[in-house]
Amino acid sequence: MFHHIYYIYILIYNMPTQAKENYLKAIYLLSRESIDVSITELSKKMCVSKPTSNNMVKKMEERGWLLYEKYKPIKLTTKGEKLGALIVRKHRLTEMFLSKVMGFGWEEVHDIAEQVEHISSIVFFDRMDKILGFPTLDPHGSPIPNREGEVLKVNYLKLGSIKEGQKVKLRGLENSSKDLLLYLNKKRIKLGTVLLIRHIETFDNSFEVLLEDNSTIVLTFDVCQSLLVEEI
Amino acid sequence: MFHHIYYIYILIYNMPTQAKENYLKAIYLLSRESIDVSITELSKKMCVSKPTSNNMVKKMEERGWLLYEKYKPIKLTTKGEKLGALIVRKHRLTEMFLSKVMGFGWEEVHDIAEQVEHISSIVFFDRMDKILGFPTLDPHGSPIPNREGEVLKVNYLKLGSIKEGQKVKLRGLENSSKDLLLYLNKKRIKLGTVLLIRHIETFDNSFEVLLEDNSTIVLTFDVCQSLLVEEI
DNA sequence: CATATTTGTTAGTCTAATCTAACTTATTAT
DNA sequence: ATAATAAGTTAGATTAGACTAACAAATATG
Ligand SMILES: [Mn+2]
Ligand SMILES: [Mn+2]
Ligand SMILES: [Mn+2]
Ligand SMILES: [Mn+2]
Repeated sequence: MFHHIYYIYILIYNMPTQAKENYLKAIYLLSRESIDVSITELSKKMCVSKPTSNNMVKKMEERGWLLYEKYKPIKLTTKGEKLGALIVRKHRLTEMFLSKVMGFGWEEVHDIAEQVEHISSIVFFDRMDKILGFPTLDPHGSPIPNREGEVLKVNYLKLGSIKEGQKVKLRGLENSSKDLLLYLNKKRIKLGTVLLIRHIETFDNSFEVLLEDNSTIVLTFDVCQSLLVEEI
Repeated sequence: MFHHIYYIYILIYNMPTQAKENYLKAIYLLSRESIDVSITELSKKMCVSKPTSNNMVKKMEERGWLLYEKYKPIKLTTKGEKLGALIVRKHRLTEMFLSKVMGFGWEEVHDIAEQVEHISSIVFFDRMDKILGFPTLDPHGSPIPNREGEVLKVNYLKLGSIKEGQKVKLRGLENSSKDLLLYLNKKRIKLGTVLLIRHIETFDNSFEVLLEDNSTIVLTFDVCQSLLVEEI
């Protein structure tokens, strides 16, 4: 008699809220940059207290999105991993749409996408995808997971690991902070920019780099570690 | 010493949450179709119980968005009216963007806009506005409030009040329910469609209407009351 | 190894937004 | 004018998501 209501209840119960979507995404992203995801790391990423994320992690385990044992690191289940990837997909598709269709700079898109990623309409993102011609990378060079939540493995090198005399192309960023993006704008560096390592200063590890317009710029080692490049 | 924190606190406190934005919009829309907005009307529009909206209305009064006395109708303040109008602005700009830029049908846009309207980025909507060429009407013919929350007064007639023999153009809809929109799609009627009232059946008040392609259709009086037209 | 530090957990509190049950006030109909 | 009905309110409970204070477990350090 009330089977329908029961199933609708289960459906709604299993839908992540906006907060839980942000946690899922954070855990997903943390787990692909470090082996172990701890409560402390998650708290930092989410800007919440440790009891808050501890509590949230317990609730997410109940929903079958992750495995958790006291004092042990957090592991996403297959279901949780897919959910996380699909939120990242929505985030990065949005960034691409904002950049390519709406004309926003790569330093403007993240904050808007942070909100748009929670829109539940599937057709909305599918339409973005279609209009963009099914892109595989976002405006910062990060891969866009496909509809199944699978990610293309990209294998770029940090500029910091490149030897003197080598020529490389900028392909991605290790961190896409607004500050870094604005700095790169100022230096006229964007995805695809060709960089020739003219000289590496042994004293402070700074890189003297020749651009295609024959201008030379100096980048600190820190900045170099944030730039993902491909040798050409 | 802590003045900054205090001001940030006040700022955040005065930001409407997503729920409160929906209430503001509901009250705003109700107050422009009826003189008095009651708790019961609001509860129905919001699909919540009467104690829920009663309680919410009290909180909104504290924030200075409306005036409320027990057992009396709800009146938006100038501030509340503007806030409400600006949410409607975001909603209708979004609908227009979804329709004109992303290619969605007029029956698809409302549900998506219901979520997008809560995005807080001002530049996001300003960019939509610019890309669309600063439209004044949404895909259903409803006016888009300007950045100050002011609305262009439109003065259309219900098709139901038009006399036999008259020629009119569809300009808007009294209600934009998905069912009505799908029905109009099926009858190939859209905004701008020219309709000639061939005959009004006295028995049931149904309208026999001639379209520009010389086909004739019959519309019930109910449907005619939902169509806002301009005589030509 | 013992202690200090970091990490994680528990317990208890708070606010926003919702509900139901029970009651009161206002309106409508006889 | 009274009774019936509708509208509005109060009280009390619940859930999600956050916090702090206090304590416990694990890890690092001298
Ligand atoms: Mn981003
Ligand atoms: Mn987000
Ligand atoms: Mn709408
Ligand atoms: Mn909404």
